[in-house]
Amino acid sequence: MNTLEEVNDFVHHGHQEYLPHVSIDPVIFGYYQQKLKILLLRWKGLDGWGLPGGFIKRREPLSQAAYRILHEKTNLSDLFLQQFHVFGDSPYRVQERSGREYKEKFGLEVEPDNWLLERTLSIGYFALVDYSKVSVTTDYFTEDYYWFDVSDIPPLLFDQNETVEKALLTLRLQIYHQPIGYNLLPEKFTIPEIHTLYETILGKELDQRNFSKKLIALGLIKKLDERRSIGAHRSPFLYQFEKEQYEQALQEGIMHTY
Amino acid sequence: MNTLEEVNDFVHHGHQEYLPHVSIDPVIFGYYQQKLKILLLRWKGLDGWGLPGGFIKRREPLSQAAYRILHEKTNLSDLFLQQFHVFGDSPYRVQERSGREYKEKFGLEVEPDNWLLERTLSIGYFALVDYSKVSVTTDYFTEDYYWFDVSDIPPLLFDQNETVEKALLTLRLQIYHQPIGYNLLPEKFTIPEIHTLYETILGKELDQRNFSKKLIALGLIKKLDERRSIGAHRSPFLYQFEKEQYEQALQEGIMHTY
DNA sequence: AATTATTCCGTAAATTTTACGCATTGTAAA
DNA sequence: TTTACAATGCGTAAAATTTACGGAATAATT
Repeated sequence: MNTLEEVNDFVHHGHQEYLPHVSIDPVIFGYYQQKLKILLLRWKGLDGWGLPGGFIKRREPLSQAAYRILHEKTNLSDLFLQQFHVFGDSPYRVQERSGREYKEKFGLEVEPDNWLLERTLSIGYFALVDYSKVSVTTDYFTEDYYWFDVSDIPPLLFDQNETVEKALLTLRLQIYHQPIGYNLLPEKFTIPEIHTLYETILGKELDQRNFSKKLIALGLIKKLDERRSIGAHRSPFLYQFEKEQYEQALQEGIMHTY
Repeated sequence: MNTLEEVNDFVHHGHQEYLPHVSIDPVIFGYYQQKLKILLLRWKGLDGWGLPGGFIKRREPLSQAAYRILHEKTNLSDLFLQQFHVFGDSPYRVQERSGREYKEKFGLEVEPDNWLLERTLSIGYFALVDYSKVSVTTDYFTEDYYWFDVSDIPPLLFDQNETVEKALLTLRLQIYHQPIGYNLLPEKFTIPEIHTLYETILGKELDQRNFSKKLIALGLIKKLDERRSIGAHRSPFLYQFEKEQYEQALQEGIMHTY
């Protein structure tokens, strides 16, 4: 959706292709320089940051819609994606951003009963992606994008701050029962790297010795015969996820602390 | 909705009052005679059992809609209610039950583009209720109701068997992190009662001595000075939930096994 | 060659979970 | 009335897991 013509078609006829009243709003987590980041888009004219959301096509399975939207924005196909909550306790959140803005910012005439101005429930997804592999695609509505540190999220459009908070909470709870990291780290990683990742996500210190002991005992990672040459000091060994064990743990869950 | 006139109005004008494309489908758990039960309704004419679902009013917060629907069906106001998943991977599930049936069973003419025949996402909720306090309200669409044992659920309409399975799975996972029982048991209960409840939900045996030790150690229940006179044998003491501790555990979660 | 920062192996203490033994109590059967 | 039985309820010991931490080894820097 890059030309004004396409946008105009979307605004006035989008409800024929997409299901109205429901949007998908993904919180995309990436990990970079030992910080947990979230991808946000700046909406043109709205003077605000928001999640890279989208709509469900009328004959498209829900989970497929979520993957499509993620793929459109990040050009990634290998990612962890999970639904976590439906937000719909503020029925008026979209109307408030009235049709006036469409006219002022885009010069578009929008009827008061336009589908985009109606009440919309928001299905929250969270995604874990390899930061280095993401190439963000922007469109007509999108002015800019930026990876924000989770500890430094700006005020977001509508009630999306709540969405981000709940996504983070869900991620932190989930890390106790499911392995996390496959989609946040490069294929080969060092113990200090995955250790810092977990500390970052959980926001607390974890004893490195016990942590690696645990991961190896669970059979989730295996040591390789290579080392990573970091700038100074001793080269740490590289590790890799045991794909099978990892998948199994994703399915069955694990019961433990780190 | 008890008269044909009301039903006719709902079918033809319901989309003015309710949000189309989204339904709320609650899985209502009750506990009776040491069995975990689910409340299902038999839909008139459709020859099938289904969840007691409903729609969201256009200006009604989502969570309020869920409470309203539960209240309408069970006449309960004190219950545990939680959203757990949105189902929408079978886009055609409603269309299949075409408008023909409305005509055959109810004598209603339904246009092919009627809102009730369009694709509908289903927001799954699960509720825990005190079986003995429920009085089921049926309406024009509802022929019968029955509390089914969870181990004996019949084939349900649409893909609601998946909904029930996921609800049960969620309940079983959740019981490890949150106290459960306040809404499933009477106010005062015995150790054997709550013990059997947990065994029933988890579907496995739990050492009674360690189980009660745990609950008391967590400060979740307190012993009363009364006993319950069961038919035979020694009268067991009654216990009660510590409301404050219980609420706190609901908020913060507990990390343990039983 | 000495210094320093970091990796990484191992062990001991503390805590938690699990497994049961058995006295107690109240009803039912003999 | 006595005996038998079934279920409650308390306590303790063994097993397993988690937590804490000492210190050797390594590799770049000075």
